[in-house]
Amino acid sequence: MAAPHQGLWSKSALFHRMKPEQVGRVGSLLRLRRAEAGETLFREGDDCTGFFVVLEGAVQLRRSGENGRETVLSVVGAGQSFAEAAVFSGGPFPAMAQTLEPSLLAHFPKGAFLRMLKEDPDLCLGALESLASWHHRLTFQVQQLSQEDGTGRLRRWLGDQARESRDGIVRLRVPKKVLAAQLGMAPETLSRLLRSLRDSGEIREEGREIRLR
Amino acid sequence: MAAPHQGLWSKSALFHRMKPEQVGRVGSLLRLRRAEAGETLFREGDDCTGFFVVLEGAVQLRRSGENGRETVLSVVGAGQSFAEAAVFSGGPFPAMAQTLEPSLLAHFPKGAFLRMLKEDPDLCLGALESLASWHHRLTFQVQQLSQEDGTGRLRRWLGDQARESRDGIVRLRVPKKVLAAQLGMAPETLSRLLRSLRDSGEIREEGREIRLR
DNA sequence: GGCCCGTATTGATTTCCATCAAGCGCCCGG
DNA sequence: CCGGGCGCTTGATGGAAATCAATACGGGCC
Repeated sequence: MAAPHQGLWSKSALFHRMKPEQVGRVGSLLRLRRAEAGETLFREGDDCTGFFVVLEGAVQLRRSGENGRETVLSVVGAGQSFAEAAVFSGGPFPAMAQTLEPSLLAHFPKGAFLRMLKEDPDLCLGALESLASWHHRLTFQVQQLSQEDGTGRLRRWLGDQARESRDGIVRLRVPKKVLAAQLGMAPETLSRLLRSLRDSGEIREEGREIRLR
Repeated sequence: MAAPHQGLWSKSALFHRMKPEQVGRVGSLLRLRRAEAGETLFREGDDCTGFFVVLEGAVQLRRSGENGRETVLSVVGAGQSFAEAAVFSGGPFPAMAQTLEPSLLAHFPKGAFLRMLKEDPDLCLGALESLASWHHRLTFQVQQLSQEDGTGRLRRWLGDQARESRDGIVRLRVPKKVLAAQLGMAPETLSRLLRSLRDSGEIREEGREIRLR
């Protein structure tokens, strides 16, 4: 089978250490899936069918508590994988995944992937690295939620984004309500915090772009 | 080499799938370490020397922000492992570890363990499972912190503990200030929340034991 | 263009929680 | 036996953010 978009998924943490020949074998497992904005890939509690790598677009991982409120655990973009943990834990998906934009995804089916994993220690190490990186992000998020206030979390998020975009301009890829959920606050609060940063001159908003100094 | 306490560490998520012969080989890597209460095993930023399994006692994993405040990421007890993620990520320890009680630990040195990992797919799968379980716990914690208030978090913690102890009685193994930090609140708040649960008859405190209904 | 619906903002109010401050019980060491 | 430190509790206060409610904005669609 041809391996379209291989350049993209093969650079994700899971695969980036692998030799071309191994990449080829893994690539034969993958199935491409195109999804429009707002499409649900799987729900909390669904049987785990495998994991995904985002090739284009963005996906939102959400979990809802019994009170009905929802938390955005993460927004994953191009080159990142998600739901690996569900594959290795053996349980069902622990959260729901929904596209935020029209997206292109690589889906690696669970059974075949696990079988290949047993044969290929490099692949294993890649998977471990990928999970370890999730671990990093999550512990960081826990720390932030419990010891930084809303302004602090927003500031840090802006800083991180700006550093990634490399030109000091943050482009909002998601509705603000989603960002609010991701930062663990109500949408109204986000609105107010942005306003106060604007008033103090820390940022400058232009449509869906935020310029900071 | 003899393998003291093998019964204990070999049941942790990392190793529980392994065959006796494999357990034996891994066991030859391990070094036992005894620590008294309050001893620091490693600090945030230290070079990662390997990971640990708690055989007896309890260990607290903390991280401090630049503001000096500290978050307790987790309290790990007998049979649980910690710092695996640091081993696989290749970076330094991302948090500090300190014993809460006199403890006995099994330490698996990083280099040797990684080498063995490459040879042994089962061990790999165990490691993946272990990380996936951390992933679970952490996402759960994130969700809780962002959508449940203090009372909710305390109630859930009590419920979880009671379910584990199997007799509806929760025995506090750590100072209340540590528990507070773990739940992401000030010690004073924990005190007040416990009081209000006591007043409403939900719980009954007797020294370091809490009985709930 | 005008309508409509979902998103975003702003305001008023309330709730929750951190903080500051003081007092209490307890254990350990002198 | 007494003093001091530490852990825990309680009170008072301020501030941050959730909630409720109303309105403004904006983009798609007819």
